[in-house]
Amino acid sequence: MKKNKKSPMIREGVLDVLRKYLGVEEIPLNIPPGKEMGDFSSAIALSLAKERRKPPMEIAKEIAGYLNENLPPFILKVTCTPPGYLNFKVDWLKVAQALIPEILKRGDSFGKPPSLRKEKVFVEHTSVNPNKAMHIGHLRNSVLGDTVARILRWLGYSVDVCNYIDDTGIQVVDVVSALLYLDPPVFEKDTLDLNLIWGKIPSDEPLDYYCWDLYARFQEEMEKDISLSQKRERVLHQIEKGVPPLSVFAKDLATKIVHSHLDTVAELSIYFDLLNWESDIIRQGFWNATFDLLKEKGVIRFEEKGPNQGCWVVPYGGHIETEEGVKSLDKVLVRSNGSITYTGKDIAYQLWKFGLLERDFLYKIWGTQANGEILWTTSPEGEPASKIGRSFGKADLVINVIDVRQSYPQEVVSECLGQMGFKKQAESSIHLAYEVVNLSAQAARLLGMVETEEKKTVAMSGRSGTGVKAKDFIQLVKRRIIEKSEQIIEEKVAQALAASAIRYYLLKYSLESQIIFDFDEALKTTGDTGVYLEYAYARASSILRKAEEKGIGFEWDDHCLPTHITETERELLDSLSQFSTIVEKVGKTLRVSQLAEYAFTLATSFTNFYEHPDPHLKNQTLFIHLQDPKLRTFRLSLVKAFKLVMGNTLSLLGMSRLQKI
RNA sequence: GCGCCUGUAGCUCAGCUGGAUAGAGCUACGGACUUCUAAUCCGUGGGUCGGGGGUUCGAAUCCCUCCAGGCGCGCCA
Repeated sequence: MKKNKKSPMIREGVLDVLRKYLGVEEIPLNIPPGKEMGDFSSAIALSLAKERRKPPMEIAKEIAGYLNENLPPFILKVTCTPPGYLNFKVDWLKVAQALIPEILKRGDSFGKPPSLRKEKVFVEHTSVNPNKAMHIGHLRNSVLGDTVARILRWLGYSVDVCNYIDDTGIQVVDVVSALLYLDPPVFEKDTLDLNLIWGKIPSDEPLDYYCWDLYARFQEEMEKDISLSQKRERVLHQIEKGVPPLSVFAKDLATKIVHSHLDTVAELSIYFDLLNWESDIIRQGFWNATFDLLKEKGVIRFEEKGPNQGCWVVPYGGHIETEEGVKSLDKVLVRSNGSITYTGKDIAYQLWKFGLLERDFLYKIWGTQANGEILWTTSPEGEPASKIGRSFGKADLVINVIDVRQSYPQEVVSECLGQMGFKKQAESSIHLAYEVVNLSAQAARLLGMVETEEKKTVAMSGRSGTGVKAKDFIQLVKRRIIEKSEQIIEEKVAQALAASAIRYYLLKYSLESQIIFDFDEALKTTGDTGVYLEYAYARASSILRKAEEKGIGFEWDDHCLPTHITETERELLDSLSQFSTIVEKVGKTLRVSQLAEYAFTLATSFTNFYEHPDPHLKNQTLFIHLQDPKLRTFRLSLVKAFKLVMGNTLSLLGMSRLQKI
């Protein structure tokens, strides 16, 4: 029998044998009601009973008979129970014998696929309008995108992470207009020194915070004073056409705010490869090329009459009658005034991501990030990709992390690609849609919002300035962590714990679950939280540190295997053995909450093992105090194995590996 | 009106492709720190899985229907 070189995967081995024997692809596994029955089970015989026209028990016995003759790796025996379940008893000693040394040997790369993949993945996330501070809803996007990117990199894909900067949209125009026209000195002629305008910004308040209020205030002022929206219109045109000094001013403002956004997400260890500026999409002629292509392929048509008269549209669903009158389901790409809609630009941009446009951005270095990696940005003053020795786009798979409200336009983008003949790329356009973060009634009240009826939740809105700012939240969590700590902890540790707590909080919900942000819930430091994960890791580190201090060496060899594996040891081994399968699965489904869940399960199984290494004994003797050197070596090795796998899991979730808390 | 999503313990949520007795955390109550981290662990309490029908040997999971909530369906952004 050839020794299994890959990391021990108990269930996979069984599935392999079963699949071959039965010729069935999908074989679900379950957990039997009692541990004495087996470690896991399958109801496959019950499912097969009908088509094979045999009683399930008979089939089960047959399968069990075969399996017991041809035992899959790590399986001790296979039994069946009525009405036809197959129960698998795992040989945990064998698992320990194979798994522990494997983990210890491979360390950081345990469970990682051995070879790189050819496919290139383009992940876009964050993409916050550069006109105000980020709020916690934006953070959900960043954390999801960052975690997906980490997982895909781990799995061997080449991943480019990009942050799209919408610098020409109305939102930036609003803030620019507010700065120009709200409080004196007011911008009148093109000759006005813009330094006077910059001078209005208080030095003691961060720019993104100042703009947060200013933006909201501008919305109010516009309602009162109609002339403001006319002024805004003029600003918009100047910026769109790239007329200085306003276009330069707007770009400066956006650039400064982008810096604060990047600082904000860096607090959660989120970094990018490229900043993509919308202004560059237009400037480099992406749209013109796309427009020609769309016309050539007959994907869009010019409307001579009807509600969309004078527009270029994607015929998508014809017209419908609603209570509000006749509506067109067609998507407008070019307005009757000749301007391009978001979706239009998105199509051009999506084509570029796949390398389907004959055009490219110009690039230059933005700076070096805290993780040591260079961040690139598109720029009119940049150089072509060939000159910088790095290429972007040309992806095989594109993942756009955008909240669920954008599902319809995202669908249009992918549909257009398909209709243009890019079927494969249309299928490889993934909209990673997640539900929004809303404020609980309690949170809204704490933020001083006037109670509008008895609403259960309140949506965050930049427009009205309601929301919890990301940086405030991070500070709040940090302070809470310091408060809750029994001993004095370092600033750095508190920061790392806060980041882990927040990432975990935003990650553990399934994508289609709205997060109802509640301060009590979000500031928890006990139970199912990021802090728990870090604590388990730090605890394992401490044990190993202590062992080293006391000069207790432990070198793994097969002789230190105990005669039997305790219940908590078994649970831990089981969790450890599932690591790579989980990561692989999440890489496919992109349901990152399942990795978060795994992290918690793994941490729990370790904590249980730590508290009761031998649950049947009345008094637990812990690790370094064990008299039996063999058992001591075995358990310390298990602690080390946990530390390594937990460390890998934390890294994938973008969390620090704290050696000490 | 049409489409998508959600409804599971007092609260916040898991539950993958249908499988045996539906799980966590928080909260409440009761325990465990002179020993490598008690931000931990153990125990107790708590659920007609929104309602109803159907498919199936078997349904929280699939289908239909109703109810409740969220979102989308702009030449807005």
